[in-house]
Amino acid sequence: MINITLPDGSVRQYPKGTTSLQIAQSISEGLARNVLSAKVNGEVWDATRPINTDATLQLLTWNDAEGKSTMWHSSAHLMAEALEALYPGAKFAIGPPVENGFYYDIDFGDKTFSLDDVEKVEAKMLELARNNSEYIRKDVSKADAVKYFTEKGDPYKLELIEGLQDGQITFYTQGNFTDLCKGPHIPNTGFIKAVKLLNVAGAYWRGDEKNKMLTRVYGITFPKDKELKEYLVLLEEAKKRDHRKLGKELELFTFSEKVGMGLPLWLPKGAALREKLEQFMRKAQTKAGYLPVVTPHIGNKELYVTSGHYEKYGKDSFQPINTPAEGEQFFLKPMNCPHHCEIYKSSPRSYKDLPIRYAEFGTVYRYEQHGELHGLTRVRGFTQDDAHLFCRPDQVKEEFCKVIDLVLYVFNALDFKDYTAQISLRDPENKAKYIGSDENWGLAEKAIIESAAEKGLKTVVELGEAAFYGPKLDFMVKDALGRKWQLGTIQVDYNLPERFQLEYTGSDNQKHRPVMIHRAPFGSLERFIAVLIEHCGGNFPLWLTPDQVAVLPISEKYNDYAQKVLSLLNISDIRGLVDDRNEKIGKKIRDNEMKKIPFMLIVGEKEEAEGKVAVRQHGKGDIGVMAIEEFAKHIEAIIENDFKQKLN
RNA sequence: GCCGAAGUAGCUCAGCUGGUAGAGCAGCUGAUUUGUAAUCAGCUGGUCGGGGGUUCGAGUCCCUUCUUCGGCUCCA
Repeated sequence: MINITLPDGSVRQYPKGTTSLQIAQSISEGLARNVLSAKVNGEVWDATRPINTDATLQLLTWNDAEGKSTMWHSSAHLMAEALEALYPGAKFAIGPPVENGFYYDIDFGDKTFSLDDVEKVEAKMLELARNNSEYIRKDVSKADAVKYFTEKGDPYKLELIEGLQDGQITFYTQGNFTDLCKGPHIPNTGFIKAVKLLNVAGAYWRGDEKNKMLTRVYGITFPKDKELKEYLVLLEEAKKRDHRKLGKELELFTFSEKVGMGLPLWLPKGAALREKLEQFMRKAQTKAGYLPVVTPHIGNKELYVTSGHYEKYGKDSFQPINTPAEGEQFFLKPMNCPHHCEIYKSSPRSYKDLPIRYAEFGTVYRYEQHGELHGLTRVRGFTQDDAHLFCRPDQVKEEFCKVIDLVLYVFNALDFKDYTAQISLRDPENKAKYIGSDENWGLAEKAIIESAAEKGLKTVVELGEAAFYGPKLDFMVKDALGRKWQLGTIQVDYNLPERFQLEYTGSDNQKHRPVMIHRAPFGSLERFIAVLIEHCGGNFPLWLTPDQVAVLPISEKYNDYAQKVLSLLNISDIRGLVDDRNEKIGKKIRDNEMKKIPFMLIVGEKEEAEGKVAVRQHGKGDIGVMAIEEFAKHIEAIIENDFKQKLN
């Protein structure tokens, strides 16, 4: 007998070789019907795999992330089975579960596979699923594994097997499909009741662009048709929050082929929003001791040779601008730091001056690959809320922690709760990609890890994600469709001060090298606003929104009064517009409601006579009549309260 | 840059197997002077992304190019 410890701490005894599924059955039939896999001693196993030792057991269902993951992994196999049946000769690479569903990378040979083809694959998958085929696990020797896939003619699987150790290779078979796989899988295909193949894309084999491009088919499955429908509705909702769509609808920004791809044009309302964010940041930075500086949009080639950017990105950036007479070369600035280094150098510095914090909303230009451009999140010209802190080595940690505070202040103010703090370190396998000494990298990485720990941030570590001159602490946020974007970033840099020969005179009257911290809480205004739009679905916080109120006269007779109302509100720093179109009030309400303007003030005969406004709140409707001043106070109170709540 | 898809009026979209463009909204003009999510009528507006080709004839078929979308690679 073996002892099985369940999550509630209870211990049950079963014969050796009992499966998780049988244990589930011994608890309840209903539970057994829903078990997808099980966590045995912390490892996710097939529910049908015999347990031979004492173990802790957690049964996994659709309600567990790992249960879903098992289901989706099995779904990838099912899709492969369907594809193999429909496209004989297709070769399979890898097919893992992902956050929302699964994919399989497939080599279709000469055939092209597009989204038009997915319907019949979905149908085939459902047909195969109804067979309730069991997923059967089998240990295979390396030689047998190689033999199987050699006969099948699948070079990708053979390459994968090469990297595996004999004795650790397993196959899974369901129906007519056998795959190299370590599992685990759901008991049988019958759990898969609803299938949707979402998109088809290219993906390089093993993620290397030198390799062949395979066809990646993304899909998702559900145990109930209803859940699929709900998911599709959710996707539709997310698409409505897409910043590219809302940016157009709310007249925030646009692009023009003539100006150039990836170069956003800010419309008045978008520019107003941007300006508010800039003001907010300027205020916060002034309080934190930053000094504003301004630098030009181009810089001499020598500047970037010194900084190392030329060597690293020279060929892959916008090509130089040549002067007509002197033959000098200038680059569009890809970063502000070299310019700021030169500002630091403009005057001798004493240890008493440090830290010096130079801040600039600096617009930079980077040549991004054509296929990578994406709305406002990936552009070729953007403005960073950049700053560079020059400090003594003993000040690094304190300054870094203060910057973390600032980033969190900004995120809180804008209700960005769902972020990941990512410590981006260099790839230890590929140090040639980076500049600077091991010693300096060590110091910088240590400073980041310690500061993040000191601030109690929950962090994930990503190797190979560092900047070429130093490690980073990045704040990652997801967009409406779940794509991750880097917003805020803080970087410790020992290298640029060396390259630029930055110095300060210490209390010992000797020259010392300062340490630089690069930081941008928003990251880029463009990307930040993109994510902000998607987070609030275009319903911006009252303090930020381009138009806070729309004054709607009942008829043209009250246009003058409406103007007067707006002027009075303007005095209290409330911004908005008068909708004096010759339309009925219902139409005006509808239109302004769709423009997501937070407050509508309806004014007619009664209001004019009493000097009041009838207030209608976006999404809520009529909230009553107020005096103009009362309404102004109401708005101010909301804004103040909002900040108080979020920033304590 | 790579794989796949798409590009028709300012916006959202229709246009079957090739027969010389259509709707709603927006805009303009007029009527109406309106009380909480679309007042009515009329009008304007498109070298169907650009270029080339096949054809008597191309929005529709072919080639090429640009841009956009979904991914991959990259991302200071």
